[in-house]
Amino acid sequence: MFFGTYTHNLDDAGRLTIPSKLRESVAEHEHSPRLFLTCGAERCIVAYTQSRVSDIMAGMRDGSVSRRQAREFKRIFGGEGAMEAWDKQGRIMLPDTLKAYAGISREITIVGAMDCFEIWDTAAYERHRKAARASYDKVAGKVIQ
Amino acid sequence: MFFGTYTHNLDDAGRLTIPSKLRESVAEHEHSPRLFLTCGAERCIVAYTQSRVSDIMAGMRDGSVSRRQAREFKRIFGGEGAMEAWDKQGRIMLPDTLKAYAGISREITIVGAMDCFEIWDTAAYERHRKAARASYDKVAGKVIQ
DNA sequence: GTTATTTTGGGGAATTCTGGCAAAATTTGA
DNA sequence: TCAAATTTTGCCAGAATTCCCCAAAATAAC
Repeated sequence: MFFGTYTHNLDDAGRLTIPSKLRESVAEHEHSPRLFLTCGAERCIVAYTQSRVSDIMAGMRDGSVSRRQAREFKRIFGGEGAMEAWDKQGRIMLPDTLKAYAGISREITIVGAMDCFEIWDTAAYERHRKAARASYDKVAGKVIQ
Repeated sequence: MFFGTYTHNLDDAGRLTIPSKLRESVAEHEHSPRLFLTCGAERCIVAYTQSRVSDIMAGMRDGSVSRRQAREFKRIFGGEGAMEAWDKQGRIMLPDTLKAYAGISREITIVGAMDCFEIWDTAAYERHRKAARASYDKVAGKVIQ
């Protein structure tokens, strides 16, 4: 599980240090720790563990989407995505396409969201968060009895 | 189950000693005792056990909230949150974002609230309690036959 | 084949985090 | 009421993290 919000900077080569706590969370459950990065729903980059990706692929076969839809999904999910291992200093390269999609330049906010974590441009996340925070209590009321 | 009200102070590194009775309550049911801290409804920090968090996550899949709402919920719940184990002296770190949200500086009031406990700024809790006490009897009349 | 340019790896400083000792305070029991 | 046990807290030192910078290696361009 992934928790917490972290602000980091890209170095001048465009690398991002993954927060050590998130690396630990991945390493806890994965034999050879890797991250799958792809495009997220609200203009951010999502990072999944390998096993989460397997689950997503398996879940697609439950009949909720057509074969055609599944093919299209896999093209974007896989095509825009990248499976990356971090180096000895805990850094990964963010693919340029994903950086452009998420509007990332240098200042990054990393958000733990339970089953995945998200990589945002800091300014974009602050705007988003302000709006999302307003409706949080209402949703929380439904989810937490 | 969590009961009682306790007043503690943060140390200069921002750590809080969890009252020993509450630690016992967690340890009673959890194999490796940890607390999940996140933002509560009335400007306080809530602490849940791991198993309570699992239940909340599972409950989210019952269709009462949309996928979009679920994502936004996980961003705030997880992103503002932290899963912490206490150290040998029974202390945990309170994330800065949560301290700011709850208006916490140094003096803390910890309130056992059955399925969770809450961490308040002492002054804020005293104000809140005074107001909430007034409506207690009315609600209690409905709840307790 | 040589020169630019990009990619990869790592050293080391500043800062933050973590762990533990021991004093103070509180609770418990006699 | 007093002593013993437990809990809380202030303080300090060692460890870890991140980030900036530079060097080596690989790749591309001329």
